Amino acid sequence: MVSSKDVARAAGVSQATVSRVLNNPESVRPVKRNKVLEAIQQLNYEPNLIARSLVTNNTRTIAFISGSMRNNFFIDTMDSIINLAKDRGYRTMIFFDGNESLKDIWSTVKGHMVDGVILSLVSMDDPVLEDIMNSGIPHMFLSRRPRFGGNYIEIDNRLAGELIASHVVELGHRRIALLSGELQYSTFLGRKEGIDKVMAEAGLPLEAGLVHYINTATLSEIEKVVWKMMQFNEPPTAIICTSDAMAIACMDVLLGMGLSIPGDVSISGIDDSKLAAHQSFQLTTVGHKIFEIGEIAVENLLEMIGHKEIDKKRQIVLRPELMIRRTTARHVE
Amino acid sequence: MVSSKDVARAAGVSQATVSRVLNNPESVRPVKRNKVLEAIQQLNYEPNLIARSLVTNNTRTIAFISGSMRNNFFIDTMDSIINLAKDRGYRTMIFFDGNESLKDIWSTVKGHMVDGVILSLVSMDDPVLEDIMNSGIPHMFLSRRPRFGGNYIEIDNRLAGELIASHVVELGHRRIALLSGELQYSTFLGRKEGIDKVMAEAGLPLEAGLVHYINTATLSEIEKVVWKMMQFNEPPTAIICTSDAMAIACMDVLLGMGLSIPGDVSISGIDDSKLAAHQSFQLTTVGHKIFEIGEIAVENLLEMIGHKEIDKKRQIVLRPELMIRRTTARHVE
DNA sequence: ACCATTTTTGAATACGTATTCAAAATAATT
DNA sequence: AATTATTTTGAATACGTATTCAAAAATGGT
Repeated sequence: MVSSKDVARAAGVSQATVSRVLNNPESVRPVKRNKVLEAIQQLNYEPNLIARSLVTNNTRTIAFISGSMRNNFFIDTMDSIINLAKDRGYRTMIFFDGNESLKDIWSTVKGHMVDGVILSLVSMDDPVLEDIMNSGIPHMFLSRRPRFGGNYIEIDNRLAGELIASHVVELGHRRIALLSGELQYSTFLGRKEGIDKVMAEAGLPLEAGLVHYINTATLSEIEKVVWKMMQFNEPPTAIICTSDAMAIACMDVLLGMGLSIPGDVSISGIDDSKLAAHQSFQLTTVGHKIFEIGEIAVENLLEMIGHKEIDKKRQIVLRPELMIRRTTARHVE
Repeated sequence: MVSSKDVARAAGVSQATVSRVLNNPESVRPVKRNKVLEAIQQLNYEPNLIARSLVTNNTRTIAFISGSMRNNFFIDTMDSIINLAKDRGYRTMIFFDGNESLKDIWSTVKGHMVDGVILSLVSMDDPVLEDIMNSGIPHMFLSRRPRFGGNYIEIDNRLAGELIASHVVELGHRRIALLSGELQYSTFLGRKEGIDKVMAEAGLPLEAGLVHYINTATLSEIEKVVWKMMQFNEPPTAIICTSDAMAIACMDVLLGMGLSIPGDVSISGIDDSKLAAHQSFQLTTVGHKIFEIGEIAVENLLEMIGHKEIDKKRQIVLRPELMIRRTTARHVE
C-alpha cells in the first residue's frame, strides 16, 4: 500500500508537506503543492484513514446500534441516519444485536473510537447503560431509552398506546387481543401502559389468554400465538400490535389462514413505518414521521460531537398521530 | 481514554506484556497475567482497534457497497451478509451510493483499510472497476458485475427474464409493458435480453410506449410512468418489472388508482425478496434464495482474505426459479 | 549446586499520519 | 543592501498497539 512517505519521495518533499497538501493546501507553495498532487495521482495514493484517526483522535464515524432489518422501523431510521450523517460528512457503522449482549457490542463500539453513538436497542435497566452514559462518548438513545437519564428521542409511547386503543374500542370491539413487545423495553412498556389505561376505563381489561409478549428480535412466536388465538371459541375481533413489524407479521399469518382483514379481524400497529402506508397493507397505526426521528437523533449527536451546548439535556418526546387506514373496521355482531 | 500503557503501569509490567495477555495469554505467567487482567477490569480498559489495525494491517472488517434500503433486495442481502460475517468474526461497514460516484466510495473504502469488499452497485463499464480489480483487495461483485472479469455471484439473469416473460405470455397477455432498470447494469441488461428473446419468439415485440427505464435508486418516475400507461386507450394487461422493488412500487400506484391486481393488470417482479412472499403481496417473481446469495458472497470473500485458493476465479451463476403467486393471472378479453 | 535449555519479560521499533518547533527561504521595510 | 518580519519547509515526535530481539528468569538434568 502506498503511503504518504512514498508520495513525499516521489515529489521530492518531506512527508509533512504531503500531509499539509492534504489538510491545508494553502499553506504550501503552489509549485510544491502541484508536485505533490501529481505524485498522488501518479501513485494512486489514498490516505490511510486508520492512521489518521489514531493521531487526530476522531474518526468522523458514528455508530448506530440497531435492531434487526426484519423490522421496518429500523430500516427507516437507519436509512435516515446514514443519509443525514453522510451529508454532514460522517460515516455510519451499523451494529446489530444478534445474540451478543449490549455489553459486548459496547466494547466493540468503544474499540472503534467512533465519535458518537445512536442506540436503538437498549432495555431500560441494562447494567451497561451506566457505562455508556459515563463514557464521555456522545450518545443518543433512539426510541428505546434507559429508565433514568440519558439523551434520547422517542415518541410519547403512552399516548401512542392510548390513541390506538381508543380507536379500536370506539369501533365497538370488545374481544381485543394484544401482541406486545417485551416490557423491559421502554417503548413497549409505555405503549402497553397507554393501552391498559384505555381498556380499563372502557371496562374491558385485557384477558390473560389474549395478551402475548413477543420476542421482537425474531418474531418467531407470532405464527403459533396468532393461530392459537384464532382457534378460540370466541376469537378476538381485533388485535392490537405494539409495533408495525408485529402487525405486518400478524397479517401474514391471518391472511395465510384465509381470514380477511378487517372483515374477520382488525389489526393495528404502532410506528407508522413507510411500509405500513403501502396500498397492499394500508395498516392502521400511530406514529410520527420516522425519518424525522432519525434526523433529530443525528442532529443532536453531531451537536454534541461539535461541543455545541454540550451539557444540555437532550430528551425529546415527539407527539404521535393516529393514522386510520384500512386494517381496522367497525365491529358488527 | 485509557491505553495499554496505563494498564501496564497499574499492573507493574511492560506494555508488551499487556499486549501479550490480550493476544496470547498462555505466553505470560499466571501471576502477571492475573495482575494485568485485574488492572484491565479496574481501569475499564478497551483496546484501541484503530491502533491495532495500524500495526496488524488488518481490520477484520469487510465493506458492503449496497443499493438503497428502499429496495428489499438489498435489505435481504445486507442482512445475510452482516450476520454471516459476524459469525465468522468480521464486522461489516455499509456504504450506499447516494449521489457520490463509485469512484468516491471506492476511495473511502480503500482509506478504511477493510480486508475485503462486496459490491452490489456497479455499472458494467465504470472506469473505476479496473482499479478495483487490480487493487489487490479481495472483492466479490454481488448481483451486478463488470462486463468483463472480476469475481462475482449472480443469478442467471437472462434465464430469469425468459422464465418470467414466458409465464406472462403463456397466460395469454398480448399488451405487455416492461419496467426495466437502467441497462448499464448487468442485472437489468441480462433480464431484458431474456425478456426480449421470449417476446420476439412469441411475435410480441415490446412496443415503445410500453417500455420504461426506471432509475432504480429512487424509483421516483414509477408513479408518473405507470399512471400514464394506464390512461392509454388500450392499457397493458400485464406489467413485467425487472425487480421486486419496482413491482412493489408499481403495485402501490395501481392499487392507489383503484385498479385490481391481477384482475385489471398482472404484475411480476424478479428477485424473490422476502417481502414478495408476504400474503399481502404474493408477488409472482423469479429468483434464487436471496440469503444464500449473500452468504456465498461472504464465504468466497473470506476464503480470499484467508488466502485460500487465492487465484481461483470465482464467477458463480445461480439458477433462478419461477415463483408463481397471485399477482399474475390468465388474461381474458 | 552447577550448567544448559527453555520460557518469560521488557526495551525498542514499526505501522501511517498530523503536528510542533526550529531552521530555511522568501517577502517587506528601511 | 541590509535588516526585520513573514511564510514555507523538514526533522522529530506522538498516537496506541503488536512484534522482534536480546536479556533475565525459571526450569530441567546431572
